[in-house]
Amino acid sequence: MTIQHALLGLLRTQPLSGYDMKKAMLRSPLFHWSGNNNQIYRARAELEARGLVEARIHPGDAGPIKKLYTLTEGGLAELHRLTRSFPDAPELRKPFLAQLMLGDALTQPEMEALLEQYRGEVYGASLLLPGDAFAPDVTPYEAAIQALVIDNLRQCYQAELAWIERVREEMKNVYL
Amino acid sequence: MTIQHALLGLLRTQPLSGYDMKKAMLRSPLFHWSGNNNQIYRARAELEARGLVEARIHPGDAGPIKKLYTLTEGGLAELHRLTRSFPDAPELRKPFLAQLMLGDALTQPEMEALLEQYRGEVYGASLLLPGDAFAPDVTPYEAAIQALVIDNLRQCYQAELAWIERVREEMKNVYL
DNA sequence: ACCGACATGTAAGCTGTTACATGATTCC
DNA sequence: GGAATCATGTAACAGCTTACATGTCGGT
Repeated sequence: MTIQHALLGLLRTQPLSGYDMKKAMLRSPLFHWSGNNNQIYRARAELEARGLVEARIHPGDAGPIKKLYTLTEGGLAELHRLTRSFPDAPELRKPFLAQLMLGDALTQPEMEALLEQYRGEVYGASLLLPGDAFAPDVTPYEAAIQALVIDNLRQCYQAELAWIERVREEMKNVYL
Repeated sequence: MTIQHALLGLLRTQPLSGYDMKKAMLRSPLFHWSGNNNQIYRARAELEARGLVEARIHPGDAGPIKKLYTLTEGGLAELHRLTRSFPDAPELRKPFLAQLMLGDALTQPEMEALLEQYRGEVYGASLLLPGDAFAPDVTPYEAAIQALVIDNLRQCYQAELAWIERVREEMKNVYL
């Protein structure tokens, strides 16, 4: 899954401008890319050079000059191929685990404070997930996939919050 | 959590050579860094420049020339500070979710094949986790932390495998 | 008139990866 | 003698981030 793959995927359902792609990257928890201009514009340029996307300029419309990109035949074929390509393993980056594991021993109040801060971080992240029916006019297939994907992420955050409670409980025994 | 933070943490309990650090990075699921030389040697050099670690060369011993690094007073203080610093939110990179969500519609056999491949990837990753008591001579505090951290990761993989089964079930209804 | 959102792009620098280069020791 | 592991380092490149630079449009 490269950023180019992600951009092709975004263009599958509707044409987008570079700015739209940037917003989608920033909003969606599905993408780990920062959504900064440089990266998106370079990836977009390369897709264009490979003939996978095409720009249609809309100068006549009200609003600033805007380039709307659409998939070409080649782009659709490439997306088809990528959709069926070998799936990447999930990558779980949990720096807090390393922080606990590699650090020196915390006192009970210090541990309490850290856990509470972490709970806040995780809870905050969970709130950024889109609610259930976030796209109305989709096929049953797409609706099912969307529900399952959101569910996957929601469960991850739920499990993390439950783990924090478990740490609180377990550490009580350690601190006497 | 930077790579420098991680290296300080690794040196808390025992002195290590650069090669040891590299192996630790490669083995442990706690670190998302690749463990390549360039990165570790640069980070190590900077820690040395900041006076947080010290090298003691062991040329007399049998074996190739080896630099063993230890934490200085400053290094210990920095680790103490980092251990209590604001925890980073977990970062969940699950490219497979994007692959499903952004791709075109899969037939049932295609979906089956992808899920089976993904299950293999996830299961493989789960096998790399260390078993329970992987460090014998530790304090009750350290033992508790280690158990909780491993448990966190194990649960993540377990939940992912359960989710895959759920996708299989749910998609049955979609495919009729 | 100003501010925030929309919109496109570039420059500089930092981080990370792959590959290269060298050499010692241990085991077969 | 050859291969695997231990051990340290460098070079070239790819990827990512922060900041800069420019301009439009709509609302207050």
